[in-house]
Amino acid sequence: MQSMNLEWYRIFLYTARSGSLTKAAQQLHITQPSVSYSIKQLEDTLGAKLFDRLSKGVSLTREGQSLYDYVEQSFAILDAGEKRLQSLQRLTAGELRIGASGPVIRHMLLPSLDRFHAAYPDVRIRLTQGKTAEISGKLQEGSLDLGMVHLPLADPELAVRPLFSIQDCFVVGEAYRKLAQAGRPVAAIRLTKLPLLLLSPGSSTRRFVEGWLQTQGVAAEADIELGSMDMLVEMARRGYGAAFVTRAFVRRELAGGQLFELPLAEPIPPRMIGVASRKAASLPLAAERFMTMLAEAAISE
Amino acid sequence: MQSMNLEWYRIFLYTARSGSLTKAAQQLHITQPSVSYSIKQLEDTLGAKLFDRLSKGVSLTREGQSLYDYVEQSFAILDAGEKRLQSLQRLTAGELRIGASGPVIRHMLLPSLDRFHAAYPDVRIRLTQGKTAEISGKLQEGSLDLGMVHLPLADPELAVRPLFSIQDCFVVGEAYRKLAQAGRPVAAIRLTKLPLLLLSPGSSTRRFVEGWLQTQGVAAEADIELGSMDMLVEMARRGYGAAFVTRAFVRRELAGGQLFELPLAEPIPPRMIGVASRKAASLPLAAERFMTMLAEAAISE
DNA sequence: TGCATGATATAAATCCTCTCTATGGCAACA
DNA sequence: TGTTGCCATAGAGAGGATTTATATCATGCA
Repeated sequence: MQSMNLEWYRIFLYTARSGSLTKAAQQLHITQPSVSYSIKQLEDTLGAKLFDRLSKGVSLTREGQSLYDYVEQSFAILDAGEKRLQSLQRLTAGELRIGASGPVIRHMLLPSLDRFHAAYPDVRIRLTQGKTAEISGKLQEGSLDLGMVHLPLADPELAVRPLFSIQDCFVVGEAYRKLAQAGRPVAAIRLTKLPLLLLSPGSSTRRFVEGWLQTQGVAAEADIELGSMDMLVEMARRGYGAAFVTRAFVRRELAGGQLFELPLAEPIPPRMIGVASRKAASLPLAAERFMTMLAEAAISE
Repeated sequence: MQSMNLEWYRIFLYTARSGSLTKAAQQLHITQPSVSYSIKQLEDTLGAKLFDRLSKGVSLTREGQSLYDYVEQSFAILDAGEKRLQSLQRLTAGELRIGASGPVIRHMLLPSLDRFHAAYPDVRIRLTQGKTAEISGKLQEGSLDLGMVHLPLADPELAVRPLFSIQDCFVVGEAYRKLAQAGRPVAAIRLTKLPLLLLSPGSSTRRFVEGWLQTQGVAAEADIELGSMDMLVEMARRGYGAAFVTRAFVRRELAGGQLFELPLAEPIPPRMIGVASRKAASLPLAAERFMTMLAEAAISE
């Protein structure tokens, strides 16, 4: 008599509550002798008499009462744990920790995030803004579930799924309108004659444009460096030069005639935005579900 | 997949702690496939993936982590409960609730209680003084484990075990010395010529002496009524009359010549003191043990 | 008393679940 | 590419829990 079977405690609990082996058996959907047997096992294992057998049911001994207080608490906590788990499963609890860069948040994340939040309002959303490098760092250390990053991302610890294709371009304001609407494509070398408005060094967009210019045999030199695309656009509009931005980001301004895209002799290759997560850990259900939503949004685009 | 086996949680706990099925298996003295099987059962039953299987062991998923916090607490409480129970079993915890009347406490309870307390200093002793009627009431309502009472006790709910035999007597002080030492036994009728010092009405000793006097054809009439035997003895010593007391209670005074026992024509029948407990509930271990000690003391007397 | 009732205990057979052994698969590492 | 260290799977087997049937005991009632 030494190996413990925790099921005995459940039977003990039901028996103590109902004060009857027979009733406990009914509630547990087993037979009365089975309950009798289990209680006996438990008593023998613990070396203590837990119930007094009366003519009309059973009642806890003092020792049994002492044990009962603990067992009841213990099971209450276990039940709470299972409830909590079910909540997480049904997405009526939990959190979604996601990171992305500013422009990506506004143009690619928000639409899906709105849908997700509407569908699962009880899931807490933690949104972090940052550059691709920062995002991937937080993914690795496990403080983010998902991150939207610029591809390619060479990190063996992260799994990446491509989602959206984005197209970059150079835009200018009224001041350089003629250049944009001359009808002739602008060669890369001629771009350098213009003041260039670029994102600050360190961003993957900056690295991308520098790389592209280099393949065109041109050394990039930024005249104005800004941290956010919003600001770039604003400066371009005011005629400070040509800003390198995502086309989708300035769609309204292009349509409204406040900005003009420079036609290029050599097209800028499209870039991909993807969603990354840590390979090692499986995704929390909330993140899993959100990724599905993102993928749906990407397809329908 | 629906019936729950709580053993799975234990295995879950060990696995989560060690981060390895293999290590958990070693600690639990079972094989690795057995752990693998149990975890799978638990996951299927809960409908949630609890561990990520890595190349180097396993690690909790977010859901698993959430569950773990609860399971750990739950088991800690259960362990505490088992520890507490073992303490009660070893009498390194618990309490002994006992009741008796004043004289009984001093002369019959204390010697055994001293031994008990020396043997089990961690058992809290709750001692209640009261008349037999009060004691038996508290026994029935369950607020006492044991009660030392005067026999016979006619209560179907209480189990009684006779222990000590006591002998009552009438004692007088110096003032009535001649009566005590005249060599002639004193008849009951002559007792009433003396001032009688009796315990207050309501005590079983008072009932007993009244009953005895009545069998002798004498109407008892107390000249002095006091609540405690100590006081009776004191008054008798000062010559106020004849006090009805337990002989063992005045052994020292009789030996020292401060009190004198009246020889009676008709002997007072001995009374029995017993220990009573509720029939329905079994005794707590502490009470059980103490009763053994009481019985030993009674035999060796 | 004697009988019916309602509770737990016991016995023996059965069934099922868990455990084991053996083996496969997979990733990391040298 | 072989080796090592993990976990998963398959199949067989054992042992314990469950069931059915029955005993036992206390209680209440005629």
